[in-house]
Amino acid sequence: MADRSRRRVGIGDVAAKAGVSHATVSRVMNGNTTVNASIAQRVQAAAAELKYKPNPVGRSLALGKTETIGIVVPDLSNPTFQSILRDVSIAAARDGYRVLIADSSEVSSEEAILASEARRRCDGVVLCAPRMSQAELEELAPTLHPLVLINRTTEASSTPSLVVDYGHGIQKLGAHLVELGHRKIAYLTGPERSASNVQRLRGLEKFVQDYPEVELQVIPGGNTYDAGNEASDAVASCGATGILVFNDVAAMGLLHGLSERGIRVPEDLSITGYDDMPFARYTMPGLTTAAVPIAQLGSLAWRRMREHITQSTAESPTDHFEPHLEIRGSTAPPKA
Amino acid sequence: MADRSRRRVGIGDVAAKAGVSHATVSRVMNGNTTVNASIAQRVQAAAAELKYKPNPVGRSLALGKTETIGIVVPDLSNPTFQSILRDVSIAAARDGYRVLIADSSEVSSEEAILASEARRRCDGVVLCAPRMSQAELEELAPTLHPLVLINRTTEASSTPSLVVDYGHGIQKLGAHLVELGHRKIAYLTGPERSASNVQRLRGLEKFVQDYPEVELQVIPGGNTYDAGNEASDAVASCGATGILVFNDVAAMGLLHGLSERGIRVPEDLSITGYDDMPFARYTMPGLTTAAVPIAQLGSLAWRRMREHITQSTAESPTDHFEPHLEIRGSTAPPKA
DNA sequence: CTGAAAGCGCTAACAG
DNA sequence: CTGTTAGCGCTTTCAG
Repeated sequence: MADRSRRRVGIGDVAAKAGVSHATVSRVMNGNTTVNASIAQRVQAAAAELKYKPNPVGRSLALGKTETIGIVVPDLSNPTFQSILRDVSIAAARDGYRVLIADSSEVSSEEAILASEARRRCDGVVLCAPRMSQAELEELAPTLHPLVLINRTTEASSTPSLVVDYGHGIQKLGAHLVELGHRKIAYLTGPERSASNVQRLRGLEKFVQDYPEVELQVIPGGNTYDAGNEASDAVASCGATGILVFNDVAAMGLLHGLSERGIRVPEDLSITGYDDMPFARYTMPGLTTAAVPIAQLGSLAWRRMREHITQSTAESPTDHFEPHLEIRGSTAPPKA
Repeated sequence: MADRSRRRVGIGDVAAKAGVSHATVSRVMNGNTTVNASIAQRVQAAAAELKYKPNPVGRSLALGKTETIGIVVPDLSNPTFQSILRDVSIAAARDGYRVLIADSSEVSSEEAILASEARRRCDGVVLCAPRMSQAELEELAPTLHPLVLINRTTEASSTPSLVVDYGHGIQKLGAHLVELGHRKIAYLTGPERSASNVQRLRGLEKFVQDYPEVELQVIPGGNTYDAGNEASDAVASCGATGILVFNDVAAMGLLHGLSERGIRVPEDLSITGYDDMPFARYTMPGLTTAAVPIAQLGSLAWRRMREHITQSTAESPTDHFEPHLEIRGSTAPPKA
């Protein structure tokens, strides 16, 4: 029943056609040079004619490797993870590896399951900013090897980690405001329990130590446009001249809200964002922000993964990524 | 050498521990009810104790299926494809399937290779807006079965397709401007050779037939913020009162450029975008645009794929997706 | 240098 | 109901 074209050609078919054994075909397909040139050619010809390609599943079973890595992210609609996924994917592709994705939809209890599942069908897994507790992570990590962690670290030093230094980035933004002459500064927070919000707060503690002349206040906010927008009144009345906002999206909401209230940026108030999203440069005014070098992050994640796949003796450093300032129109000296 | 913990537990280990054969363990793991309850329990216990999970590669080889689908996209940094990827991925995950990604980096000659490669390790592939010629597509499609096409169709009707009706969307935007009272309208084009630009132009042909009173002109543009921005002068001096822009990003660039020239939107000029990107609602003013129902697209793509994986007799309809108007502040009646 | 045979880990007929 | 056996498609010793 039309199964003719459906049956896929296997190594046996080309072996038969070339009049050699399975083994020889296998050797030729793998570039084993110990095969007699004329035989090799005959095999190549047969393979080409039958359009034979080795079945990856059979290969994987025999070799014990799949040339595939898994990547589990908390939310594929988050631009940061999209970007990491993309960069890991193209870096891996350059080495002939494919990427299997798993989205935990921000439910932390799914992470371990997805990661383990992924690990069984892949040669390694990249765990992106897992939400699980440190204890769970410590327990899970060894079972996932080779594993590359992004934005988390483990005690057991066998796992390479790539972490973005969010705290340092916000210190730089604060310092930028100070240099412009600001002394009264406010931080509009992100989600309270968010790890990256906590890192920013830690960075700010350091910041006020470095600049004792600064008066810093903290205003509750969020990570959404609406959260920024709704904080407009609180921000407008807080007395600060420079506002560090959790991220670009919230900063845009704030920008919008301030503009509706007739407060001019940067003349009346300086605003900074965080992340340098694609549209941060296109707000009016353009948003001063801290850019995370995500492209490097993805390709380095793959590099670390490859090191651990190929040589299990590989080093397991923690790589730090330093956000850098992107100064645009939303910051200026305070009104005299 | 430390291989102790590395050796993964196989079906044999649990068979030994439970004092039964491989086959019985397999039956239990697959929920085969013909197994004696007490034996089944013994096996479950042994499996649990050893933390045994069936090896997916072995399973795949035996069953001839991988519970994985491939998706090949032209560019993973394009928000549209990110969104499709995400939605396909979560829909597939609900049925226990995983997604393997391949990014052709917009080089059309890679598409066939990546798709074929993906098809060999997966149970099916979703080909997203392939850039290859129609002839190539017609030749490739049958070899990829089960295949789901997005934004392309094939003659051979065995391939399910999902296409977004870009032409119809721009007709709706045009009609909206006409209803507001605009008669002189301009279309700021996208990339000249882009298929979706061509579809918009076709839609506009129909549009001017439907509204003979409209004077439509076409201005060369692009799909980037800068392209929109650079078209500001051409747009300002073209005499039209309503501008249909290729997409939201270019529309934002145009918005910015017009604002710098003191041209007010929508008082002096009405502007529409296309795509309804996340930030389209947050420009000042909010951008009237056409929204493509992408979430439905991704999950329907998976549904079609599943139908073809499970029953090869499945229907292969072409599903059409109709963009809908998202009316915001950037459009208004023209100046009297 | 090549072929025969064993096995990767699992499922599924087929007997018992 | 359970165990034995034969593969799935490939790689890789091991003889020859």
